[in-house]
Amino acid sequence: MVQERRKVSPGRVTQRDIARHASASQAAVSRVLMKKGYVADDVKKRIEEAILTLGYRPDPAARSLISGRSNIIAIVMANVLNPFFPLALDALTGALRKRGRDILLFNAAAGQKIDELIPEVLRYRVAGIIVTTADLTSRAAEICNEAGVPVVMFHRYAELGNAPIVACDNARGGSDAANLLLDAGCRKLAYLGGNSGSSPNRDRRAGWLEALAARGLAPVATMNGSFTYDWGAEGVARLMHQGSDFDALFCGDDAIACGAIDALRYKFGLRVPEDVSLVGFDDVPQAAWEAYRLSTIRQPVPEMVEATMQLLETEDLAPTKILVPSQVIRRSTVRS
Amino acid sequence: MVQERRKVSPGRVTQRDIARHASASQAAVSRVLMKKGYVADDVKKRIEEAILTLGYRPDPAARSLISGRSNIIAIVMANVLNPFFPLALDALTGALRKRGRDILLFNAAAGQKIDELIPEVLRYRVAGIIVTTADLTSRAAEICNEAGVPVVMFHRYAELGNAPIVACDNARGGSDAANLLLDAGCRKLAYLGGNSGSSPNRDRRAGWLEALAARGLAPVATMNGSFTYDWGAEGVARLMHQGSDFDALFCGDDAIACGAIDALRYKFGLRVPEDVSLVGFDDVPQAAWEAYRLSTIRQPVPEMVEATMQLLETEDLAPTKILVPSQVIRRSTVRS
DNA sequence: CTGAAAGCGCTAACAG
DNA sequence: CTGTTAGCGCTTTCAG
Repeated sequence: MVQERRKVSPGRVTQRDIARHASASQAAVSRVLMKKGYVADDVKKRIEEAILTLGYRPDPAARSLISGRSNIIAIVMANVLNPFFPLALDALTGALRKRGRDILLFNAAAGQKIDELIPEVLRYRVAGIIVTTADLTSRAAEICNEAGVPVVMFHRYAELGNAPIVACDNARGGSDAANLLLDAGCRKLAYLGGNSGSSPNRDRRAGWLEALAARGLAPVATMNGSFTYDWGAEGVARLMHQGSDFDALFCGDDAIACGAIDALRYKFGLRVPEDVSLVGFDDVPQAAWEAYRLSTIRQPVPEMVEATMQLLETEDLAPTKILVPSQVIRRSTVRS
Repeated sequence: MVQERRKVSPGRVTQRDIARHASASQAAVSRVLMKKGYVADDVKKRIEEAILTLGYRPDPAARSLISGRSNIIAIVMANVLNPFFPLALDALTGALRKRGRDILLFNAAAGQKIDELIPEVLRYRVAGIIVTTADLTSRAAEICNEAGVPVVMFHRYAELGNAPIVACDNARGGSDAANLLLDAGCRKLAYLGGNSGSSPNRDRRAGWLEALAARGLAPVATMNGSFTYDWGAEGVARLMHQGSDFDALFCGDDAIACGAIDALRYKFGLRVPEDVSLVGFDDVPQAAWEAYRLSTIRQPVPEMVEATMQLLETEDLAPTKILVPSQVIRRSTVRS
């Protein structure tokens, strides 16, 4: 039997096809698909069978055209090359897929304002947006609000934005890092931070500073750079060249910590942790590598992702800030 | 002035809106947008102005519904956690964005057949698919063919698939690795591979074996595992426990190599490169870290991405195989 | 050159 | 319970 096919979308099975196959109306098909409205049991069964045998797949374009919503969640990011990113992306994509959502990925080019990306994203009538970079302005968040699209800031956030935030409790983590070092007997602590403007850097540093202050101590030095291995190495070099006297380093993240350790060991011949103790942040896979065995503060990625999913589901776009507790991971870079 | 808005898609600027604003027909608007068909210069100008002032953005859903094609390229992957992945993803997303493409990301769950993912992807009438996992069967490739959707296998590929392939010249890289080791005087070489079924593993191993044979040598041992740090460490342990006598290791990728180095050094007290020399593959950022200074074979990611873009543009879906030459990166894990 | 008109595949009223 | 009907925003004939 020759299958009739229309010019556009050849071989595509539509609701009309399955309606014909099941001797029902196309509207009925839509109803069973939507699980909405009434349809007789026998008709329903015929339709469901036809769907299976014909291999029907709903067309997301048509669907979102009429409903004004797609099944897509957009992920907007800019920090692909940081080792924390794959962890987050893997968890995020897994959770999203489990919920049947598809993912549109927007990797903001270096220096590109994410604000410019937002309208682009909105064109797709996405069901939600996950932003993992800081530079979302309140204006952009507002636009999403008006469009009724939930936005959640994941990991990083902008203070100005009124979008809900999910992050690890960086301040608490910073304070944990300080105490870990302090409890080990370190007294001359320095902070080797990442991008100065970013919320994780700010919060980690603040928490660390606070814990130091609580014990009546001031930092030997604090400096910001970027969340990279190279900066970790360079930061240590700067500290050394300016003659800072430190016996412990709290690093903005694990990449920085690895760079710092290597510089300490291979460039300056110092021992870790005997000469200087060191705590990182994130607990990326490399932190567990034998060459480092980095003591660090783990970001609770699964919990953060879970909270994000929750927020995305809720219609209520109230500006909340969910801080998931981090976890101290003791390895071998803090003297004992 | 009260803006009239329809119930669905509130605040959305449509072609009708801009047509009204420019006193033209909606069809004319479409024509200038499509750069297709005639439209008087003055009308055109009015329309273009209206587009700007009203901030019109085409609706991808409507567009792809009618045209049967979206502006989306799907990236299907499964290996997010391998350190090579961020490199590839960053380059891919950058190149795609530069060409104005949007990206739908499908992260195949562990063990999930990518074949099952393909129909899901096709629903979106994507303009192309980039597959970075091996398990695409020829059947799935065929389906894409029928749908007129170009597929390119990036990095990994299945022999059966008839989709064009872009990969680094892994065999040549493997042979380069062998020669690097051989030229340094190593004679007892072993291969510590990744996933046995994967094309990169097969080709790297084959090229390496061939280069050994060309010099009349046989490998001390070859074993496959997975492309992970942990396997690298475990592989070395196995080699040691089974009493293999080797003075050089060619590792399936850099992650394996790092694991191997650490096991060699910290578990077995051996020196790298004095006791055993070692070459990796990929040249991920970690390979350059001071703790490793890994000599490796760099995958030419930018060139691979460029070739992929090219293939995606061409309508011709002939099964080609583009092998981009790799590059030997000499660092400090091969004795001299 | 231009506007009117016909759908793309689907959801959601709306009358039977 | 059901089919018919009206679009969603857009591209593309097709007559003017």
